[in-house]
Amino acid sequence: MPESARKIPIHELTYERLRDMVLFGELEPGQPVTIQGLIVDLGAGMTPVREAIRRLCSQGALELQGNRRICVPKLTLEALDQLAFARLKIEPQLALMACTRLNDTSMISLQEIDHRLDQAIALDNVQGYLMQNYQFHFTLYRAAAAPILLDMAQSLWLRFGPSLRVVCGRYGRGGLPDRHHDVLRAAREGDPAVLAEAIGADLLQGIDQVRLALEEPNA
Amino acid sequence: MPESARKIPIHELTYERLRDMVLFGELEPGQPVTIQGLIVDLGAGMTPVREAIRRLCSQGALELQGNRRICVPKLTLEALDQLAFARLKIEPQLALMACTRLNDTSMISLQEIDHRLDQAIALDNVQGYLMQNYQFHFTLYRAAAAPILLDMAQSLWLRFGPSLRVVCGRYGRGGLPDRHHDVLRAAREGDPAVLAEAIGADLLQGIDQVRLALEEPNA
DNA sequence: TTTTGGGTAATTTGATCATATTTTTATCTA
DNA sequence: TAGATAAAAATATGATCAAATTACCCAAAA
Repeated sequence: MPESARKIPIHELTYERLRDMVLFGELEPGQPVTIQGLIVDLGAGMTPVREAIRRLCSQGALELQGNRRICVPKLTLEALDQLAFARLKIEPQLALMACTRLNDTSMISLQEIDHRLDQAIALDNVQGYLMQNYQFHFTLYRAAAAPILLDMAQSLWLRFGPSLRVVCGRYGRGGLPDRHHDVLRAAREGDPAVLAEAIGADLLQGIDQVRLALEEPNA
Repeated sequence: MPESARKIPIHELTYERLRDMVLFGELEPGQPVTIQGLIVDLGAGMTPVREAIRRLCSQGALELQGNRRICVPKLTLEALDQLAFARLKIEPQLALMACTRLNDTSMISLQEIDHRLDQAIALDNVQGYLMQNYQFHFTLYRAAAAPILLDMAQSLWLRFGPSLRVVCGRYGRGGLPDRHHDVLRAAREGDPAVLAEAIGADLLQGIDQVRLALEEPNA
């Protein structure tokens, strides 16, 4: 048993498990989340599960329904507008700050992630696409060394995740231009403003896809 | 015993108590926060206290120090820059959205709060000033009916609160122009852009005060 | 007879606490 | 200074209580 893993408390592991379930679309919007259920599913005790849920609620990843019940929030058009506004302010700024700090190691990481992302698209692997897309953005954002803005971006993605999964599953994502290559090019050339612009364009593409889905009557 | 209060769970009350302690400067930056201590101080059980702490940690109001110890984070200059950026993007937008939704009731509330705020300043009541200042901003922001942006603003204030208290206590806040009157005037006239601008100016004033204090050597 | 409505019982789920275990910090001795 | 020991604090479990939902039954109306 590895020395490092032994130190991480269960409530932390439980949080990460549950967060990834929200982030990568294992939980659908509107789906109820029960403490008892998670105790069984994740094999954890009551306290760690409760703490993980509290953290995710305060990040907007889960929602308290007044009746003490918890569910994955459904994205409304109003919520989407707020998310779009905030993401387009915060995430390009993270990219801008990251630009001058990107070293060879992180550039290679980004390219590897982008490669795996293309593979996932080719194989129609929605889960893989979501995971690599997340890694791509946050590997870039982490380079900005701006933990507060990073936290905000994390919370925004948690609110966005479940709906993105539904959209991808419904429409696939063929025929759309790949903005990540623009992002990589700007990163290589080291132009912060262009990089920020490219990230903004990428975000907008995803946001518009979700908006399209939400505006349909058969939601 | 009132019927309504009976339903609020202890972990929620504990969260609100602790949040206000952070928000209104009862806890100093760097001050350690222990679970056992809060159990004694707040007279609550262990589980509610732990849940409240987890929530506040994920909002940036408290900080885990790796050693499983928790403290009120100290604001660094880098953190302040991130906070300044985010606040100046989010909060003027909330004001802008609120502007067209302000009704007579909320306008009266704002004026009453502003009056109490002036009283607190006149009496050199720092705690009262912080509370009324918070109420002023968030009474306005709540009118925007934008819960996601409101959550973000809440988290930003939680990160800002403890340091603002220290600054106010150290320097007082005399001689500075009162931006709230500009805010109220813009709100009365119903001009969203002007209101957003006024809020931005108010924020900047507070941010600059904190920056001044942080740049001093005797921090 | 079938369906609808109301109300009670059973079950599920959440909230809280008391307790045991583990980890970290502080103290003491060599 | 180093290592061992004691104290304090955090982590995690399970039990218990309270609240909410669901299931179910019976009666009344169509």
